[in-house]
Amino acid sequence: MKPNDLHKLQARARVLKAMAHPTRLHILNVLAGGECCVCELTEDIDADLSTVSKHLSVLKNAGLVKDEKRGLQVFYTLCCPCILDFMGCVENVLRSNAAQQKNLVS
Amino acid sequence: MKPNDLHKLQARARVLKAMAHPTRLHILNVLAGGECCVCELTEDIDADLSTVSKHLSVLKNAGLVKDEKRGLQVFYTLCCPCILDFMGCVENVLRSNAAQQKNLVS
DNA sequence: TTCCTATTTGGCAGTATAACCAAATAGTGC
DNA sequence: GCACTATTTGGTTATACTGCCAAATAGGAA
Repeated sequence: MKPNDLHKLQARARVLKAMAHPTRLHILNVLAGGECCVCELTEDIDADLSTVSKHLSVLKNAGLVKDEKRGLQVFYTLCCPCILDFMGCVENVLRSNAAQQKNLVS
Repeated sequence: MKPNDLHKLQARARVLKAMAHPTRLHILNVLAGGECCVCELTEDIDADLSTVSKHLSVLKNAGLVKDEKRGLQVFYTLCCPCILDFMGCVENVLRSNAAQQKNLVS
């Protein structure tokens, strides 16, 4: 593997890693419906405010979301909505896993 | 967030997490070109054999690859090649990150 | 059986993540 | 300035991941 390739792979892995958490995937889903403030996001996530805030900063550092402060609130927006298109393929993987399981059982 | 949703998100996050490593992304890239045995994969990855093997088992547990033993060798195959289509979007994210950086500097 | 090759597994040390709580910061209005 | 709300940051603990080495397993050949 060339060093140049390694850099590229590391960068990609960082983005994927940022997405690889249930809470963060949920946040991305919600943001797909339009910008949202932290307080709204916190409402339906069963976790401490500070935890949600940290998840948001992970997404932000990966460049997946942008934030904008307006008054007291901070609003987050999805940068590249295409990232959620990928979930269709992830579901394929999960479906074939489920089918596999079924075969093993029967 | 409903418990049902949580399950779905956890399952998706597991798949993403399995992809979220430079070495594993490299393996997936190579496998996109067709099945490959462990020894071939190990050649251009600068890591211990056992490390490569463990990465492969992570991918396998996530349902991203299948393995098949033939003689002494084990051949791995990509289950859902569509997972690599996603990289185009990841590159979008990275490109916009780079642009952002440039703006900050200038 | 014994040896050799290909791969996996177990164990360990170092590093990174995740969640919570408490404290800090930043607007807003009085 | 002070009080109040929204959010972030720091610190701590528990858990998970990564990479290496050494040992185990499995197939093939002598």
